[in-house]
Amino acid sequence: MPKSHVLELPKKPKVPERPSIDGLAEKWPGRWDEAGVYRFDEHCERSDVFSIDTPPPTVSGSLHLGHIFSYTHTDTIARYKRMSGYKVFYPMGWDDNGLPTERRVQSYYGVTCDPSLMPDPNFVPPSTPYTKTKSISRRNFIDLCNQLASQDEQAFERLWKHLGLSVDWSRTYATIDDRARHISQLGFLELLKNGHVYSTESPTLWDVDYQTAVSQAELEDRTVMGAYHRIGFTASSGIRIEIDTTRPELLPACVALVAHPDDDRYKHLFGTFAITPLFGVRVPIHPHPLADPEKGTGIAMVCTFGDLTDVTWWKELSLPLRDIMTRNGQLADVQWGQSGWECNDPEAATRYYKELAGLTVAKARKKIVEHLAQEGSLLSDPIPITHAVKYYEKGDHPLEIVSSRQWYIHVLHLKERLMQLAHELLWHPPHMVHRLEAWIEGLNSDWNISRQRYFGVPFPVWYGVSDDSSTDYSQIFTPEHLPVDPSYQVPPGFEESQRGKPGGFIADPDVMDTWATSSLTPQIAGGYSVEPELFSKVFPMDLRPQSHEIIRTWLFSTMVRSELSFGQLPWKHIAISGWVLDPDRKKMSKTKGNVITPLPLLESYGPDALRYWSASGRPGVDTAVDENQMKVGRRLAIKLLNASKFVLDRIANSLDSRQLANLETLVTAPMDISMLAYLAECIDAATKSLDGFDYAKALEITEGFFWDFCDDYLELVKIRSYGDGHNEETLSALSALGIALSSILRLFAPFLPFATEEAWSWWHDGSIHMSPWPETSSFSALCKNTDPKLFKTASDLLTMVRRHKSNNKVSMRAEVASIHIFAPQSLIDLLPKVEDDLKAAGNIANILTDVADELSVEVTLKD
RNA sequence: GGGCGCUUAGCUCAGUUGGUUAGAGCGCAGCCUUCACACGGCUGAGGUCGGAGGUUCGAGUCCUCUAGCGCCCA
Repeated sequence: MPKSHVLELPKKPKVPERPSIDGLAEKWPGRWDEAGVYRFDEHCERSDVFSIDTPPPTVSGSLHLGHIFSYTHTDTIARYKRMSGYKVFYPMGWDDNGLPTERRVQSYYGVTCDPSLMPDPNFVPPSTPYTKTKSISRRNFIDLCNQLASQDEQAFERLWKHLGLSVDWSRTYATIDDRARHISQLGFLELLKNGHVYSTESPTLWDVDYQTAVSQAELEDRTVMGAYHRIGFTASSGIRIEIDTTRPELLPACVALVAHPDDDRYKHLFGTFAITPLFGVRVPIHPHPLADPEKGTGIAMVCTFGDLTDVTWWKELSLPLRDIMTRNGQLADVQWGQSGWECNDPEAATRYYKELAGLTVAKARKKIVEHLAQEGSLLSDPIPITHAVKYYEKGDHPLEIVSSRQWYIHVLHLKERLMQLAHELLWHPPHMVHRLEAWIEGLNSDWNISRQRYFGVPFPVWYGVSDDSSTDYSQIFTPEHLPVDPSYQVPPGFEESQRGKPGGFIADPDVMDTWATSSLTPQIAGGYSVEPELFSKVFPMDLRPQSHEIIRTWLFSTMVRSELSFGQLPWKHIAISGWVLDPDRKKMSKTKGNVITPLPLLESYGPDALRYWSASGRPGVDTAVDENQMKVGRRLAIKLLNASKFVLDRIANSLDSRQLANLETLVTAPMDISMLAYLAECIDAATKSLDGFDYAKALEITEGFFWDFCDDYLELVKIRSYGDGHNEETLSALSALGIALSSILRLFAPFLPFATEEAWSWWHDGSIHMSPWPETSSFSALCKNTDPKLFKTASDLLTMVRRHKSNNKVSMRAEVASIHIFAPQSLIDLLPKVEDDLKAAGNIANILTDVADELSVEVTLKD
């Protein structure tokens, strides 16, 4: 535990005539900045640090309420830890690297990137988008990405500051900036050096629109319409073999047939051959356990490649490759009869195929079905089915599988270790670990980190060029200085003139998967390799907050990188936030048009109100937008100012600075002590909740106390507090009020940073956010000999009197001639200690008592 | 199909290791313009805890089955 702050002594309160929460959002952020309230001070021990690895938001998307929600959760914890004495390391990053920014630049300016163009040094982006898409060089394109991202980042920063996030803005980073590229490239080179990455030419999931490889983590299954086409093959014995396929257009890429090893229908065919229709290719028939006897006719054609099962069959059965899919999703031109494209009748095959080459998948399918029907090999009308098809999560067309050279990080052999690490992490809430378990269990491929895009971190490598001008991937050159862009820079010992020439070099044309960079946020934020001193203070991070849908991507990939680089977890705690749902509890999405933007809500309710709503969403629980809750939050913030005003006005009138510095010694009345005992309970409970990252419960506890404090305690001691500073009873009340207010403001500070800072400033010079978290030791001694039931009893009695007045439709100030209390002896014994306050609060002249089993009160109003 | 979570007042949610008449806020109704607060306050009426069965002296709280919703993964 770090050493706590010292509580600043209060000064003589100065309270505005009419406190208001309006304007606080404009007033405080600048002052916090100037005073450096949230600045991380690295001159300390590691044990004094609480470091937070916040996943940087994607800035090209629009701001939405989900940002407010989840980042507020983190902020409450950061503020609590700061007040507890920790040096809080809480930087913010922007995830501008990658495809979303590219897409935004393309539509914002009407440009597209053509890496074959030379950079135009005089290029100026248009003020309105080009009506006809303009091709620009990679360098110019990247410049635009950087410019636009930077604009978006400023908008985000304004929103965060408006919301009052206690981020150290001096440490902001972006996943595409020099530092991130440096660390990302260094990370790759270290993996290369240690044998954790490999590059290979292999079948890869490919998005034909974005023209890039896609990794397992970016996949999603979509249920779509398809159709089984029954096609007749001819076995070597001459009999017909019927197969069902949803991808008839891949028939020219058919390289085998497979059936389940135990399938009696096909057992006799294993080891023999079949001839494909139209193209006359002789393909082997193999047994394989992945062939599903229940699916279609039970025998499947293997094509290179229709889906991932094809890839498995191709690898395990050592089948040849017939690659017909181009990277833009059209059927490639092939030479029937040539090596690799052997067939019975090249002329016929060529005739059929000629009409398919250059067509998209959908058109080719239609065309080949026509051919099959004409030729008599289509054995029935297509049978419509719905089935799951793999899509890139951002894509519009089913993924194809093409063969290409890609870099992979070895992860499959890490499964067991990762599972162990998953359980070492402290999850809040704990059940979220299952998401990660399921993902690790289901891992079926190494992590492909190559992306055929532009706005990303380039692979920091060049390859040798052989004498025949082909690329020699076994010859890898690495840079001396980082970051590097190998497309514009040359490897050590080479000159630009040698680029692409035999004996020279050629750059890896790809950029890394964005996850390959964003999986390094602890290293980037903490300054791995560039600020070693800082890194040693903050890594591994104490807390990783994030939402549940990125457990399999962000959380997972960050764990992998930390394990590969440091052999340990990147964080200690993981706190999961739920989603924000629309008021009808539906997931918000742009397509549904139910996205709620935060700015108008921030304007009308104020940041404290939005934070209040956010903080009442429990950890990990999806929460519906609820403007009522925001109104409640706004009311709470106002109430806080008003209650503060009451207490501080009284104190300002009656206490001198010496008394103000020694409030604890002035509390003598049993009622006041009882209230403080109740406060102590709440402080302990709220502290315990926050230690378990349950900000929502801490808020609820604090709020409960505050309402009891206002409704009952304040009313009970109000009259007594009007006395002067020479009266012991008055001093006791004022002191207890002061102690309670100081605690209440600090308990609320993580949730309502604006209202609490405002009220705090009326009687303190320093920021409440640098003041110590309330602890009970200063007044626990006082509370030792009190009956905690005292305050509760007085509250209950006061409620009963109010009820009577309410039922009789008279004012709460209406005079009461007498009340007659029937109660157990134990309760009656307490009465003398609360009698005077009760009389004053209820405007009661006389109190009579009698012993009874059950508590009841007879109230007699004065006529 | 597998996994996880949820199902408690009209609405949004709390209910700790099973223990006395099930809690809060909002909404609603009634009342009160009291010198912190009308961007207010007080008071009150509303649930038997998705359904069925079981364990137990006792279950919203544990077990089994079941229905519905949501998410994740196939």
